[in-house]
Amino acid sequence: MNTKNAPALHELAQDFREALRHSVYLVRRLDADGDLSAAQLSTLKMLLDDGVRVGEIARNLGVRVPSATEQIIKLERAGLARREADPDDSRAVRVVLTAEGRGAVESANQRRNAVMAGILESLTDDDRRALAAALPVIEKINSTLQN
Amino acid sequence: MNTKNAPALHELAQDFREALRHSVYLVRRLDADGDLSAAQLSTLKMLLDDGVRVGEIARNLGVRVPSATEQIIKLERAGLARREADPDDSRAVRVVLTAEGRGAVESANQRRNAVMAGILESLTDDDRRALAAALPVIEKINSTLQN
DNA sequence: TCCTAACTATTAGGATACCTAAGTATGAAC
DNA sequence: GTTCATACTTAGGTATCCTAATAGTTAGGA
Repeated sequence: MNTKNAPALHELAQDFREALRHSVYLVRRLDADGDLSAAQLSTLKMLLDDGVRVGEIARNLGVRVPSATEQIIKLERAGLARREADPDDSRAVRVVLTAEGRGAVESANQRRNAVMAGILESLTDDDRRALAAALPVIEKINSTLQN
Repeated sequence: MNTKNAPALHELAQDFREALRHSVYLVRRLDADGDLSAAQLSTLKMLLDDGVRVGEIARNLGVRVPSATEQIIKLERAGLARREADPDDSRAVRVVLTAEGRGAVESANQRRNAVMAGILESLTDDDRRALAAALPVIEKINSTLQN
């Protein structure tokens, strides 16, 4: 892999920023599709680990607690999630998926993945390899921001 | 580079989608900083080529024309852009940057790049190479969506 | 020529998702 | 047991996007 010099930091930063900015359109395309908004799907996905606190959800999504509450209330009204008392701490609320919510995550994921797969179809094998190699790096970057 | 098999399309699609979804937080971090919102900076950047039509801006940003108009009006009120009659077509409007607008793009870019560089600082050389190799692929993907 | 259809942009009205600030209830520390 | 911190909700406001309706301009065919 060490066949090229590592790129200069400030250039890489600028190019990566551009790429992310341009990807806004791609993300919109993926989310335009379904019956579940991007924010709601993200929130639902947090619940795949059962019994998550509101504050935890907010922190993982990178939003403030009231925004998380708002989404959860919507999901609850849609019958996709349920709020339960935390047995250990009466201040806290544990949010769980309903069966319907689990199905909604599943199908929304599949639909979006299909759209993305259609978009990536035209990539060459080299392109795919290059993209796949970068994804763990991007996840590494993102994971450093989680606090 | 051909040392691994190319990843399966549907897995790559899913992983890339995850990576983009997780990057929302990173993008928010970059944009939280400045005095110029993400939407406004994106719109301003479109104007670096002088005399761009409203419809062209909208198309390039991947939004509808009224949304572009809205941003342009804000930028105009802030003294960063100016709308001018198109000499060739009286229906059309050409939007141009003011000197102040040009400065604003410059400084907003620099600030965001500095934040991003700080975040990327901890990457290894291999990480940087992998990321840099994927950026043209991502741009290729994005460019296929521009219509 | 003139009429119609297509195009360009704006205005109006509404939805979503985020924010801060303030309020309620519970827990923990002394 | 008072006080401070924590967990969540409620209230109010802002930014960005959308669709539908409107006004003005251009272009093409009868």
